[in-house]
Amino acid sequence: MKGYLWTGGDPGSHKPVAPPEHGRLAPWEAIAVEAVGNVIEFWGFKRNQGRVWGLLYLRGEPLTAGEIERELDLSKGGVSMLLRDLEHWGVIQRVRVPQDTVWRYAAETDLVRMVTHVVEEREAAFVTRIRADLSEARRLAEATGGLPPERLRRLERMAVLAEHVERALRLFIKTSRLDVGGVLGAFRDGALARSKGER
Amino acid sequence: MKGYLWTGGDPGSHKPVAPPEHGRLAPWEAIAVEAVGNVIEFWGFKRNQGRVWGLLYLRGEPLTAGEIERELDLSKGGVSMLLRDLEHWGVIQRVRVPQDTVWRYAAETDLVRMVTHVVEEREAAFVTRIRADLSEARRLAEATGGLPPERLRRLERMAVLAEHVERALRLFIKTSRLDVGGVLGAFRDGALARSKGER
DNA sequence: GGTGCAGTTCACGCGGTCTTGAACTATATG
DNA sequence: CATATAGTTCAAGACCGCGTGAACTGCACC
Repeated sequence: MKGYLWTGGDPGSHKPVAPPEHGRLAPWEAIAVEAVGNVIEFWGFKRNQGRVWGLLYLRGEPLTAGEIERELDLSKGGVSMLLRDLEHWGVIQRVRVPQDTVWRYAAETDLVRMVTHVVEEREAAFVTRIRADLSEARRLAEATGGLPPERLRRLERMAVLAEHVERALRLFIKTSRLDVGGVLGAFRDGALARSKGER
Repeated sequence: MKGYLWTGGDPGSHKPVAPPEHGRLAPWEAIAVEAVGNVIEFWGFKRNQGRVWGLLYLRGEPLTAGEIERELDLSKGGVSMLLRDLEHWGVIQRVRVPQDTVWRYAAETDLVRMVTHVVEEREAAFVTRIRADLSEARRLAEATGGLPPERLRRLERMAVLAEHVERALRLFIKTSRLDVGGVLGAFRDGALARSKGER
């Protein structure tokens, strides 16, 4: 997460900002792919994870690692790792086309799963940890004698605060999943399912 | 935002992980301060911004830049910049104690404001931009002749997706502000108000 | 077995961010 | 005015994550 804040703003610019030279991507594809990359980076992932997913999603039919490599101008190794991550999160699928020997990758329709999933991960790995830390601090503080009671109260408030932020976060995850999930549900049918079976 | 994800996990560890040598911070303070630092970093800010805010909040009474510098073991320049940021976001307040010449800084109670505020910023600076990009892509795509209609449909879905994530985000901001804000409302009264006036 | 290609792993280097520390400004004090 | 202390700014450097590219594995086909 970078300088998205107020710092050094120049909000009016937004040039179409020609995306870096893409292999043979159509301009509109390039823009869209880049947009996904930005969103994804914004959410705390690697931008290239987003770009790969975006490409796969736009194309509909499964691509090989080599194709991705060419289209997005990435290195072999890089693509391999990115695909591993995405597959691990369940946002792409590795498919073997019948008479063919290479692996192909297809986008799962719910990018949302990616976001929610990892937001959940982060939460699990983190919020609980924070809680532990705060209660530890509280334990220590209580053990220490002669502290002004207001200071303890401040600590407690802090813990309460943390819990409420956590609650809000959970809520967010839940709503975003339902909301967006519902919309996608209406979509997931056509081209993707077909393209998987064809060829 | 870093490696909070699954990668290289070792979820069971969580050693109390002695926070870096603090000036004269009580251990429990150190832990709490560090916790806030982590949360804040997690949300995409600088960890030290969180630590400073945490310290000020815990102490209740306004501190000078020098004290912060010592307690958190930061550089003069760094503290200056951190304080500027925090003040700019309205999460701390610069106060001048009557017979004294130096500035002191006190934590505003709503850390939430920090989060929501910047989440809003990010949204403004970003989501709108993404939307613009996607519709631009769509324009280009439509201008291009002879595209399979499903590919266009995918692009449209993408835009819809973006919009729904956006909606969920907005909702999140709103709820989190109400939720946590309400809780804080119940608190903002005692010690802080008092400590501001005293001395 | 050998050749070639798909795929994985990993040490290194680039690029970006954060912090430092020194130079500088501002403001009070003798 | 000289001196000291609070506060700001900024270039230089530390630091860290990411992607690269080369070495390696695995597998198919000859």
